[in-house]
Amino acid sequence: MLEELEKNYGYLFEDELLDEINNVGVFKEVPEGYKLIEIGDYIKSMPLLVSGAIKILREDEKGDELILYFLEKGDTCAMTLACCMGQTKSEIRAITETDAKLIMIPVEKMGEWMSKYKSWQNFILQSYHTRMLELLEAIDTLAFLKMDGRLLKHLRDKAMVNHNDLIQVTHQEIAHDLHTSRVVVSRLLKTLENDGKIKLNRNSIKILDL
DNA sequence: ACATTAAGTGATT
DNA sequence: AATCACTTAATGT
Repeated sequence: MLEELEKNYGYLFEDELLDEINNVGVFKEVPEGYKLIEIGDYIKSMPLLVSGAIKILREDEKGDELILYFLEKGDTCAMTLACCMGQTKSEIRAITETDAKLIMIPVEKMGEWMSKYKSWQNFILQSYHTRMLELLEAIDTLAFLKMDGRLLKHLRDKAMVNHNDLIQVTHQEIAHDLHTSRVVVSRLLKTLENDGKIKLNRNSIKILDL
């Protein structure tokens, strides 16, 4: 675990902190599609993402889902931060988008490290900030972009977190993530294909020009 | 060969 | 942009 730590966080944290994380953290490897956090959960440890990607979803009363944003390596979940300190329930659901490696840090260490390590404090504040920006972006996307724009952004994001411009997904799944119907997704994808921006296949989409 | 699932399409609201 | 109803195409058994 130490190697993984140093590779991904070595430049961020001082050696003593890396040591502590190594001692107290629990390494966890999870497959794609694994539900890390469910809405209403109390969070008992905060995850540091080492590799892979996680998608963060919001859900309404009727159980309809909507993607907020993706997390990548080096990120941590802002919701977790708030939950750990305030002992409140999670407002979001987190599902691994790809296979992922995580280091779980017990909640108690959060506050302790905040005052003890400057780099940790910076990391947490920095995380909060970038998460905030992502949220704003998500709001912009919802408020100002039509479905075609949202779809395009989603494809881009998805290609990015997977480090692959061949996205393995069905129209149905995209529709679910964006909270729309499959027919709409199919139609919009079709027009994108006609514009030469993507190539459609069964169960996958190839990004050509974004 | 048949059933199942994914994707395409016209019409309607 | 959503929904319906239907078609076509790909894939699994």
